[in-house]
Amino acid sequence: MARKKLDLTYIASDSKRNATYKKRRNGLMKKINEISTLCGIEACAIISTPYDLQPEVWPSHLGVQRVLYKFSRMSEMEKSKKMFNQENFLSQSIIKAREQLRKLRNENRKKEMSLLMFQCLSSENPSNNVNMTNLNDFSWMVDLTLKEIEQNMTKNQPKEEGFVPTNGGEAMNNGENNINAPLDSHVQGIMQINMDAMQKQDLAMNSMNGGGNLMLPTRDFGLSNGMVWNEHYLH
Amino acid sequence: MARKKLDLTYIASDSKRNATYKKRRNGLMKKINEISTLCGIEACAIISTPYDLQPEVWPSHLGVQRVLYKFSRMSEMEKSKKMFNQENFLSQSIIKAREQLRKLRNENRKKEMSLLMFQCLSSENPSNNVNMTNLNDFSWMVDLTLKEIEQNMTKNQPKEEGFVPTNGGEAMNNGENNINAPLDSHVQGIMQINMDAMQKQDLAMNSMNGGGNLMLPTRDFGLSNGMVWNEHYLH
DNA sequence: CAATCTATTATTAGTTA
DNA sequence: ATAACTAATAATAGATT
Repeated sequence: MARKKLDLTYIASDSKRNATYKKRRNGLMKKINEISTLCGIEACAIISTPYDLQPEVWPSHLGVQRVLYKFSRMSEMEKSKKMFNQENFLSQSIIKAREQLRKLRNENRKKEMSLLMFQCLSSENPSNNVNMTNLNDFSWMVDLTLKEIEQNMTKNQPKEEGFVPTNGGEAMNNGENNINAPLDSHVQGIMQINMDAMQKQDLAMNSMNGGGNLMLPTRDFGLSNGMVWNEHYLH
Repeated sequence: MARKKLDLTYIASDSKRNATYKKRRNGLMKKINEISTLCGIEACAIISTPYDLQPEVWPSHLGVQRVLYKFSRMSEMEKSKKMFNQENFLSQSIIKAREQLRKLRNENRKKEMSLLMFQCLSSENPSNNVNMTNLNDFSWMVDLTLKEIEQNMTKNQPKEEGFVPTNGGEAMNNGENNINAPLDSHVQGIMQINMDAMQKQDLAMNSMNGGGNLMLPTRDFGLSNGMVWNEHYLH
């Protein structure tokens, strides 16, 4: 956006492309922070370079996972909708697979979270917690777990919506299967907590360095490292 | 970025916040497109408003899933690395949980993919494939599966990497725990069937309109008609 | 509320150190 | 290659329609 009028094509030169990448990545991350604060929403970005399997994520790794959790719920929802509309076209085995998938995913998520908690708690050296960049992520996990426990204790008769699972309804009883339900208090609580926490943090950080372009310590994805799976990139 | 010097705080007014949100979202999406083209990388963004469970994603839903796939692999890798470094600090139960997690996640991914394939193939009405926005995404899945199948056929002695599980090696023996392990025959079967059909479709579609970046009829995430799911945003 | 239209700030390509 | 600088383009807040 300077000097020349920017031709929007792939930059052939390695060094130039790399420089542009870093500059623009910074700009992008800043923009994401800005839209989050200004509009009170959660946003994340993931950039994957061909030089490394590991994409660069923003905000923290866990911040992305938090947004991703919602994304995965969206996938579920759209799958359900589609599934419902096309019921006639789908074989029984697909329906079964879907239920299984949902069940597994649910278990998965729980296991991931408790594992992550374990890892964080069991690491003596703070530098091992490179991904724990944001304490809010941690509190989010804790909150979520607490809410789940609460929910579990107070909910005796979850109302049923949607289709009836064929595996005896086990998946339905935990309340995760009900996709079209209004925001349950569980999720609502999480969101509210996050918003408050994020705004606080934002405030704190803004006052720390004038609201500028602050960068967390992050690995550099430049030319120097990576090259794992796509070594023909540009060579 | 105009008139006033931009105070980076939450915009209280509903209408102003909404306007800002849309403008900046457009800017963000443009930036993401630009960095992708200029630097030859894949990038995605997810924005989730508190008003709806469903976040807004960019580029297509599946484009995000593709980037996410790498992200999930990153999680695997970092967890493994961390686990290895901290072995002394970790209890046996955590190690077991990790293995279980990996197993479930692996199954999960396979099921998700074949389910997605099924859904795509079984929908008669193209408008039901709202998420199939980009055929490139589709072919990516196909490529990925093909590679896995090839790998499975040529690899007879998968080398073992990482640590040895402590639960008697059961998880390792079924091949689920080894990230590089071949797919099991069950899933292979499903996938192979789907692949054939998909390749046919791919071919047909490519010949239909020049093999370029062809778009299926799709929901537009842009300003003019998007917002399908969050029309009550800010109201 | 949605589009247009500026004036102004923000971003950044190219350059230099 | 990393950082700072700067001129030039790009994004956009606020106003208008």
